[in-house]
Amino acid sequence: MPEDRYRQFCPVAMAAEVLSTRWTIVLLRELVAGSTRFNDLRRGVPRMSPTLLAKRLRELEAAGIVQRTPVPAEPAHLAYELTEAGRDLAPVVEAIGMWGQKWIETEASLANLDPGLLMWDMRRNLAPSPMPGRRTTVAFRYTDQPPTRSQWWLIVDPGGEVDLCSIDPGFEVDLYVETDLRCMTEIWMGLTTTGAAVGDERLALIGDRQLADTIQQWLGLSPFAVQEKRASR
Amino acid sequence: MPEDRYRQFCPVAMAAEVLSTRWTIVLLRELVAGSTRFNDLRRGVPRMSPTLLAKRLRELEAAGIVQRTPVPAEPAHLAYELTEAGRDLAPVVEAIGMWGQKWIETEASLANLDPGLLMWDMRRNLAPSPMPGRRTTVAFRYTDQPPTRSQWWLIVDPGGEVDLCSIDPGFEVDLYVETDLRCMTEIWMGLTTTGAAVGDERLALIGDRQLADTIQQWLGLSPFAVQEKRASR
DNA sequence: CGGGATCCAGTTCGATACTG
DNA sequence: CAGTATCGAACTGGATCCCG
Repeated sequence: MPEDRYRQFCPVAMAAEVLSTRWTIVLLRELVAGSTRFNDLRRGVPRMSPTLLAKRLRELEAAGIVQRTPVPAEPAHLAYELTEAGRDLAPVVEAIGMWGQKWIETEASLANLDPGLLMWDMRRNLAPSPMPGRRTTVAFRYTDQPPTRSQWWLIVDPGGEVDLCSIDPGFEVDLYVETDLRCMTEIWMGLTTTGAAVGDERLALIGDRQLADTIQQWLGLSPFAVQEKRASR
Repeated sequence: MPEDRYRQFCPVAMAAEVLSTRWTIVLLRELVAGSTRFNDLRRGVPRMSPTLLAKRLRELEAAGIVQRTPVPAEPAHLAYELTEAGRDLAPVVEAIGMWGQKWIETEASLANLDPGLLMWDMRRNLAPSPMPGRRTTVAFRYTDQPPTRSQWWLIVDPGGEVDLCSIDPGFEVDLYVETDLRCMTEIWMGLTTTGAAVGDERLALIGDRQLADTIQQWLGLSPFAVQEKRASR
């Protein structure tokens, strides 16, 4: 730990010593969003090396932001949970995200498309009311992606839990969503809507009519989609 | 410039690429507080090398957060001003500072005392109503500091402008403030008050009675002093 | 004094491989 | 699943110098 890099008593500087190391803010976003397991966190920060992730988690623990607790069901496995101080960082993460949504140029963001990350994010907010008594399966196909990254399944069980698969779970599919990755990402970020995308024939919905017609309701968007963009396109 | 270190379309990650490099948040605090000149910025981030400051300013300019404009009075000199996007970062800096004030342990902050930085911060918010028709001079003496860092003068001219000197300007002093650096810093951060410090004989006020009696009014505090501390002492 | 540029040494990070 | 180990590349800080 660098300890006192800034050596300023100012609260901004003291906080920044913990928060503004590489990856820390992105990791916090994942923790604030609710991930607690090491490998769940990795899915949210796939380009961060596991070494650095482990190191950052230790630093956040030392700073009183994260506590590691044993998982009740599976001993010898750990969960990383935010402390009260950690949960109090939600306004910081939100302020940064809102600024980013408002001022980062669209093209710069869309240069970083990633289907795994998009699906992992969508999994969190997605909530189609499941068919009575059984699960609902929505299959996504990204027409512009290589085979291993093009097909994804989101499975909502009757209890409302959402699972993400990148290999066919074999369940009957209630709705197929076909589009390109950029279009789906634009929808998720609130830059366009499913209706507009269907109208432009960039998005096709095949299957259960009820599900298709209500998609804009049950397909959760990014928490920052509500912030209007100001940056130039 | 590292360009895309995170490669995530998420607005938090895109914003963090600009904001969470070393020194950037602390520098932004100084810009948000109003400093615009290179050497004024240096006084707010004295431990940052001029090389790195120049580099960060170029990066912030490229990110659309800062614009460099010629100083009207002195051509060939530059001012670094926040753009609209830059001013919009004020809530981010404020959220970080509020979190720091609430959760950083007092002793950790007070391990980073710095009289120059404290005086530079105090200069911004200080506003004793000047004596009619002439300037007001307040002299600070830190009894625990080495000679070159122990004496400071704040001079408020009739127009309300505040100047900071570390060498005797030779003006008649209206009020002497004598204390140790830790005590003055605690007052500035809202951890104690001038009244309590005078009562404990940690702070002495010598000179104009009116100025001494109203010090808690005209001595501005840190913008984060309003946030109650929760961290353990 | 304002506004940097250069050079060098020390850290930190990223990529990849590997383990209990 | 939950991490370590390793090594080169990139970043950072400090000192020094420069120029108008």
